[in-house]
Amino acid sequence: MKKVRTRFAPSPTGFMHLGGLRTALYAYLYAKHNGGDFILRIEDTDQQRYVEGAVELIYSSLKESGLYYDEGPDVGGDCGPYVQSQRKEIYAKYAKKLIELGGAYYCFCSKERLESLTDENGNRKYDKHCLSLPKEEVERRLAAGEPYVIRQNIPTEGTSTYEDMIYGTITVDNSELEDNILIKSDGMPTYNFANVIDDHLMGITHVIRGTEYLSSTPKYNLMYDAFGWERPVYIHLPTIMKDATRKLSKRYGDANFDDFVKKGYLKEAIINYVALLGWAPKNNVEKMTVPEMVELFSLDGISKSPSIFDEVKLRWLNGEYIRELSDGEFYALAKPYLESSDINGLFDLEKAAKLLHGRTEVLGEIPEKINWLAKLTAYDPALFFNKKNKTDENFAREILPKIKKYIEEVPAFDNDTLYQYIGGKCAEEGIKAGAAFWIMRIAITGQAVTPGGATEMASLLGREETLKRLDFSIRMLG
RNA sequence: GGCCCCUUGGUCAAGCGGUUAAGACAUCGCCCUUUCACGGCGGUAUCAUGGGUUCGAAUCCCGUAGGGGUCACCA
Repeated sequence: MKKVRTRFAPSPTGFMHLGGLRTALYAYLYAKHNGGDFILRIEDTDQQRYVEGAVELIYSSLKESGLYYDEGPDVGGDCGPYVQSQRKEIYAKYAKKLIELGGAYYCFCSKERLESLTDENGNRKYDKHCLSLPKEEVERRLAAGEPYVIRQNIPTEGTSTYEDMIYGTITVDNSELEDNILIKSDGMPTYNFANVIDDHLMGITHVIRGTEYLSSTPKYNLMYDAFGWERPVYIHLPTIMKDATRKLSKRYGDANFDDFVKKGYLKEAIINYVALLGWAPKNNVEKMTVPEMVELFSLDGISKSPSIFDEVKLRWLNGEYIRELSDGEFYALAKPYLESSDINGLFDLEKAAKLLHGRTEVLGEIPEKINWLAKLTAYDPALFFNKKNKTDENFAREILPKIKKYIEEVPAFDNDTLYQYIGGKCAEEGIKAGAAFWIMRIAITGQAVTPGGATEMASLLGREETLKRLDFSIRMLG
């Protein structure tokens, strides 16, 4: 049995899109599950679309996601170069060979002539005009340095069929296929040609890519056949959607790996969530590491229909990963966000992180979760009302001076001491502890929802600030 | 428009001719609780549609509708 080799072949046109990341993931998982190799190839034959820095971003995104490739531009390998722009001569050589085999031909048609072929629907199909050029004329025009392209010669009749591992048998009429350009006038190959040559030369056994290639694959097979090469196994993947009718794409907002990292999603959570879009493991477990996915991956868990990207579920999964962290790990990750919040310089950030740990789903939301804590301003006294603890504004007015006294007296200001001390005092005086804590929490925060209980908030604020806020609330209630 | 493909709750999805049609997110309710969250328990909600085939169809076939992809010197 031949060793499985898969590849991820992105164009360096910008950020790492989540759709691309998933394609890379599945290619990686398939290879590794079968003990094979995963290869990275950069498809940069369109210099117009090339974006500076995009290649480095591809390297880093892949590695940060845990997708380590066995061969690639920056890691080497026996089938290089792994960058298409460096393989120009190779394509030229095979293009010439394909012409000799009758699978391709030179074309000198002008842009104007091509445009004149457009039909009423705005579609156009090349009419094989240059296929019938006499050999001598071709030679002469080539020698004269006339610009040319090389086109694939596709039969006008019959059908082409292949088996896709996900979609089953795909059959297309050859008449639906166009004589696409294989080599552009600048000498660079198009995807249509380069992917076939490279996949063969690099020994790719399983081609894993998006469904946009489902119906053009027969064209590639025609080339494999013409060269006498073995066709690879095809695995086409459904699209990831933004909603029922729109594809998840740059046009519709941040669908890039980097954007989500910046928003405060953990890399593990992103890759985990993306894996679940279009694939379900046999055991139905949802939270998985990449090595666990390698173990569980199988093609029959891949669905045929597009799936909608749901950030709400990503949030949940991210929360799961965050809760799994130790307080120390969480603090390290949360620190930059805490430092950019309004409490920076006012309170102990590590203490704040501890409170936030179990209540944070996305790191980027940390500032908005605690900014209000920086300063206590007038709030609605109705917040003192709590049905269960039977508290209200009047009760607050009555009990707040007592709480203030406890705060002044308490021997230490850590959460445990505060909790024990105030709880004990309440018991002595016959006050329900829950009620006292509710009042105290509102009085020192002015918020209905806080990232911790009364004593937790107090210990974060410190004695001095707690007393100041208690005074503020007492004054406010009059 | 031609061609190719797809269609199970709001979303991700199990299912592979006989199931009370899993599970997860979301949502709702209850419990726990010094708030919120976490956690626990429970509820609502799905086979696009019309015909077949079959003793029996979410599962197989055909049509219809809806959706996606593709028709470049982009990949």
